[in-house]
Parts: sequence; structure tokens; C-alpha cells
Amino acid sequence: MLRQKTRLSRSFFTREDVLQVSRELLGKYLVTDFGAGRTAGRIVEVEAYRAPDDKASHAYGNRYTERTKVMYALGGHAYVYLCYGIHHLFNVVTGEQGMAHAVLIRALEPADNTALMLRRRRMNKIEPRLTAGPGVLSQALGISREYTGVDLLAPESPIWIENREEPVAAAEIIASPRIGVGYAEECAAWEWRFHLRGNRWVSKQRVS
DNA sequence: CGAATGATCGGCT
DNA sequence: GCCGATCATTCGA
Repeated sequence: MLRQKTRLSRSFFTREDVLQVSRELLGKYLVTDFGAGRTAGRIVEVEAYRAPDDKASHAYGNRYTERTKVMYALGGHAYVYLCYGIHHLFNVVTGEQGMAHAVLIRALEPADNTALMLRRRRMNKIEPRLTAGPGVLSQALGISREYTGVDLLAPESPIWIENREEPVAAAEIIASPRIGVGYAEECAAWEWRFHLRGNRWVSKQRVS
């Protein structure tokens, strides 16, 4: 039976509950096509960032700067920023316009055109290092800061998210505290990181 | 304008 | 496991 590939709709992203949207992004496919070839990976790990009350969010307290302004866009836009001066981290903005929620995509299971992903990562062999981690998955898919603000629902968008009709059972989703947000005080304990149970492509938990 | 600080990664020990 | 890389962003002077 032919598996259907459908781009997620605007209404998927504009919902208010960013935790629910985060859970539902597991099992969907992040796809890029910049002309050099189409690459895609199955989303296996995400984190929710909820404005304005989440101290781990760049939009905490509705902070509005040149960098964060894209977070206030309509759900379905990309928010890409540079972390530690090296890594480009891909988030998808959720909620209605003016609501700065976002979901960070943290790990993918390689799916389409792994040859191009390997080339972008300067690797020879498919192993978790290819796409397990928010910085490395962006590199594998060719995503960089220049794509922040892109609308994933625009017809000619080089980045989008697909449903390939591979349902994920609620029992397969593990919730845990987000990675690297120790500065966020009481919000650091919130279990807003979601990943697929036992999946080999989930990023390794760093031991302090 | 200067300084501190990350939603990290990978090479080296 | 440790540690250095490397720079946009932010904030305060």
C-alpha cells in the first residue's frame, strides 16, 4: 500500500498547547530541499518552549528583540538561531500570531538521501552522530540561520514537515527535563523534552 | 562599547 | 569524561 505524504497543515501549528504539538511532532518527517537534493529525517526527540512564562524560552516575559521577533509569527514559521557560536538550532514556532511558543527539534532518524546528509556532515558511515542532536541534525539537513523566519507552509518553502502516516502510540513517548536549561530555575525541572522510547537516534543525555 | 553567556559538539586523554 | 572551540546576542556602562 502506498504511503501517503502530507505536509502538516497550518492548524496543526497554530494550536495553543505547545506541549501537545511537541508530542505530535514525534514520528513526523522534517524535510529540506535547497536544490542540491531533498533530505529528510523522522523526528524522534523534541523540546517545548512556552512563552511568556517559561524561563528557558528566549521569549520569556515576551522579550522582543531582533533575534526573537520571529517567535511571535504565526505557527508554522521556522526559528533558527546560533548556539555556542557554532551550532544552528532549528525550532518551529507554534500558536497564533503574537504567541511566542516554539518547539526545538533535537534528533532525527535519517530517512531520505542519507548520502547527502553524510556529505554535509563529512562522515562516511551512518551512525547516531549523523543526526542525534539539535546542532548536528541542522548540519545534516543543510539548515542554517539564514532560514530563520521561513514559512514551512509556503508553497515554495525549502523546509517543511510531513506526515507519512506512521502513528506513534502515547506509550512510546517518554517525557523528561529539557537539556541544558539549568539556568531556568524552577522551569528547568519541567518535563518538556519528549522522545521515542528506546530509539537509537535520540541524542545522548550528557552527564553534567 | 566591552564583557559575559549560552536550548552544543567532538576530539583527545 | 573533560575541555576548548567560537560568535551572535544581550545587557549594562
